[in-house]
Amino acid sequence: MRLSTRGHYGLKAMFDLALNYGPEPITLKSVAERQNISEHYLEQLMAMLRKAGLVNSVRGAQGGYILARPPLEIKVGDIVRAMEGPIAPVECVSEVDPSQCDQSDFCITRLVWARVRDCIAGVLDSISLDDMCRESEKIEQTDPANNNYVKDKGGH
Amino acid sequence: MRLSTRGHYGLKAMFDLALNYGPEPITLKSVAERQNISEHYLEQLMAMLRKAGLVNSVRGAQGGYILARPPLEIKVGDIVRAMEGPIAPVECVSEVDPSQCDQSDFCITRLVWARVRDCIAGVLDSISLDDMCRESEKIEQTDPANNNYVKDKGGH
DNA sequence: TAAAAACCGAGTAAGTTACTTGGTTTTAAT
DNA sequence: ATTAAAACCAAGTAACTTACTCGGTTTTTA
Repeated sequence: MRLSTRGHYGLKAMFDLALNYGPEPITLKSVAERQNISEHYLEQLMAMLRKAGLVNSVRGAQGGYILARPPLEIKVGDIVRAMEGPIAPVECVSEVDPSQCDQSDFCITRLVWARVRDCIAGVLDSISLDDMCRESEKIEQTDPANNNYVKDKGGH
Repeated sequence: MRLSTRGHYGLKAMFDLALNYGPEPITLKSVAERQNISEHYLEQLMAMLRKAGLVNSVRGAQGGYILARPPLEIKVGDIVRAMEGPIAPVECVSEVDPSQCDQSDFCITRLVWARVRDCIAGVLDSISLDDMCRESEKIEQTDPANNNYVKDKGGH
C-alpha cells in the first residue's frame, strides 16, 4: 500500500512550484535542491507532469517550470494520478477500465476495495495546492524559524 | 497505490474461511480452488496469516485452517497489515516507526499522506469479516443463482 | 499403513523502481 | 556572435520485489 517515489516527489515538486508561484518560471535545479531530489530524476518526473498538463515549461536560459493553473485549481489527486496512474488498491476497482473477473458482480472483497479507493480519492481530491500553501503559512507564523522551502523573499 | 496480491488474496482467503466458519477446519486446497489461487502460493500466505495470529492450523489428514477468532472480531485492517505491513502511503507516515526526514516537523506533504493513511486505516478497521458475510447473504437473497464460494451447505 | 493434509526452504523469471549517463536543443544575456 | 543556462531526450542498469514453482518433510486420521 505504498506510493512510489514518483508520487511522493511529484507532490513535493508541485508544492514547491506552488509556494514559489508567480510570473517567473522556477528552475528544476532549484526545486531539486530545495526538495532534495536527484536533478536528472526530477527531470523525468517533470516531463510526466508536463504531459499531464499540470505544469508549463519555458526553455532556454532563465527558463524553468510554472504551474499550468493557479494552486487553487490543482488538486493533490490530479498530481497523484499523473504520477501513479488511476487510483486502484486492486486492479478490479481501478478508476479507469477495471479488469473484470468472473465473479465481479457478486464479489464482496471488491466492494471493500472500492470503498478504499473512494476514500483515498476523496481525500486527495479535497486538497488543493493552495490549501497546502495556506497550511504552510500557518506553520510559519507559529514558528518563523522554518522557511518551508520558499524562495528567498527578502529584499536584495 | 496498489496492494500486492498478498493483501488481495489474503483477504479473499480469510473471507472464504469466514463464509465457511464452523468447528471443522477448511483445507487450503478447497480455499485455493474456490478463490482461484495457486495452492503452493496460498500456502505461503496462510503461513503469514498464521504467524500474525489470525488463523489456526490443524495438521494431518482432515486438517486445515480455521479463523483464530470469530469473523466479528477480525477486521479487514488486521488482514491487510499482516499481509502488507503497516499502512503507509509513504514511509515517513508509517503506522509503525516512521522514518524521519530533516523537515518532518514542518513538512506539509507529510500531513497530506498522514490524512490518506488515516482514511485508509479508518475504512479497513471499520469492516469486519462478519460485515462481509452479511453483505454476501444480502446479495445471495436478491440473486440466489450465485453461491459466493460457500461450501456446499445442502443435505449430505 | 496409506493417504491427506500442513509445513518448509530454496530457486527463479519477469517486472518495476529509482536512478545515472551522456548527450541535443532552445533561449536570454553579454 | 558567443556563451552559458536551462529544458529536453533516450538509453542503460543495479537492486529489489513479486508471484510464483519445485521438491521435499512431518503430522495425523482412517
